[in-house]
Amino acid sequence: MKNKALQEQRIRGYFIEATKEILKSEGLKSVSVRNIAEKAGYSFATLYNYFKDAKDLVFLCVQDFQEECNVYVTTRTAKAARGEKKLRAILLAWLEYFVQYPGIFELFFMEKLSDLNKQPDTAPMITGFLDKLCEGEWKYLIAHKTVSSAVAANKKAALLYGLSGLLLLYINRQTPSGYPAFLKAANTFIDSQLKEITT
Amino acid sequence: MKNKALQEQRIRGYFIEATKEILKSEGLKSVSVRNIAEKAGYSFATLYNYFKDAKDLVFLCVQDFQEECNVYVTTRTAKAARGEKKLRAILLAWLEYFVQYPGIFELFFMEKLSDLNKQPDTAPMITGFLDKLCEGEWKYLIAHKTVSSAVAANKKAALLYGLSGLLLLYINRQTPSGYPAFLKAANTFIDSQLKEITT
DNA sequence: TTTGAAATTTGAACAGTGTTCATTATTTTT
DNA sequence: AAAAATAATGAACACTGTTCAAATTTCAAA
Repeated sequence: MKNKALQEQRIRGYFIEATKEILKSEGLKSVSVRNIAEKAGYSFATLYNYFKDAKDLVFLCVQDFQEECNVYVTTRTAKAARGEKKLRAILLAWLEYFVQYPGIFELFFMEKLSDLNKQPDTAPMITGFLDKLCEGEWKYLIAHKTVSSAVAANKKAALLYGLSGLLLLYINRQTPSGYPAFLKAANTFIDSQLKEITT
Repeated sequence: MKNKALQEQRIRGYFIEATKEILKSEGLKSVSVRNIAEKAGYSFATLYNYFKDAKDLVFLCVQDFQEECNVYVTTRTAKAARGEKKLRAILLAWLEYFVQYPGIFELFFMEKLSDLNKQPDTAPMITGFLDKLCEGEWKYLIAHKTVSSAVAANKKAALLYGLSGLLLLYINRQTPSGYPAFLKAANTFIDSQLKEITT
């Protein structure tokens, strides 16, 4: 009887959906066992029948948000010219997504991982996500001899560090202050990292 | 009668010292009103006679930790040759300090600021701190015409973003995994940012 | 359909948080 | 020494997470 498994998966889905809603609207601070359960339509105690704890649940949202971000970025960069132009567009769209949903940035980069975390190793999934989004363009640039793969590796890392840090400071420390200043800083940083690539 | 003010300042100091101890050893997660008060030798309720709340208290530690970090960096970079060499040493020592005290990194970069925060604007104090540490060397490099002040401004920002992001990923997401890999990543990033400066 | 066992859902209970405030204790002034 | 001002405190309340025995529901067998 697979009905059992199906129903169980559905209920898990209700909890995950509730958690995602809270994360996107109120942010991580409002994620509580009782909060999630109420939105899911169950008692808080029921959550423990399906998940180890709320932290477990929260990290199960990462995949869904990455897919959402992937769609966000892909649709917004579809018409950009391949190569450097599109790479820049992807980076900016990635930033935009987290500025729009700071709670998701919190989850991805700030929430402490539980000691023995999920089966799909969450940390590499998160840190590798930007690379995955940019993968195609880097391959394109390397194939067209615009950059060597060694230089590309360095630039990938520099962009990940720099843009994560920029988001961290903007979201948590209001630096730069105001979205226009943030965008300017982002563009300046990306310019400086990609300047040797400009054909 | 200024005895009153002196004694009051002393008691505030006990609370601040207790908070600093907890932050350095157990980290932000262990900072609680009752925890701090016990270490300070007072009841938890007394804390509210001297501070708005524990968050207030926690951000009052920032200045002290910055001074400590300043000493840490200064002593470790005293004998470096002025200019690019010393700049690199400062950046690495700054990273080292936060790797050694991840709880302080948490406080500086991850803890949410209370809505109406301190009189000394905490956010700019934190985001401007690395620049302050490097100020002398950038001035030196600019004076010796190694870089223009415009380029220097860009590089300062890029280093702040990149190194903050690197720390964030290393401390929270084990990426890179292991201190040697972290150091390698840090050096590679710094190299790429300073490469045009090398004389 | 009724019964009974297995599975699921649940709220009570406990130990932790932060915060307020009336009561107690101390210090200072008279 | 008595009175007034000041400071310290614990009880109380509303939240957290978590466990577990009890209540409820499900469902196959009679």
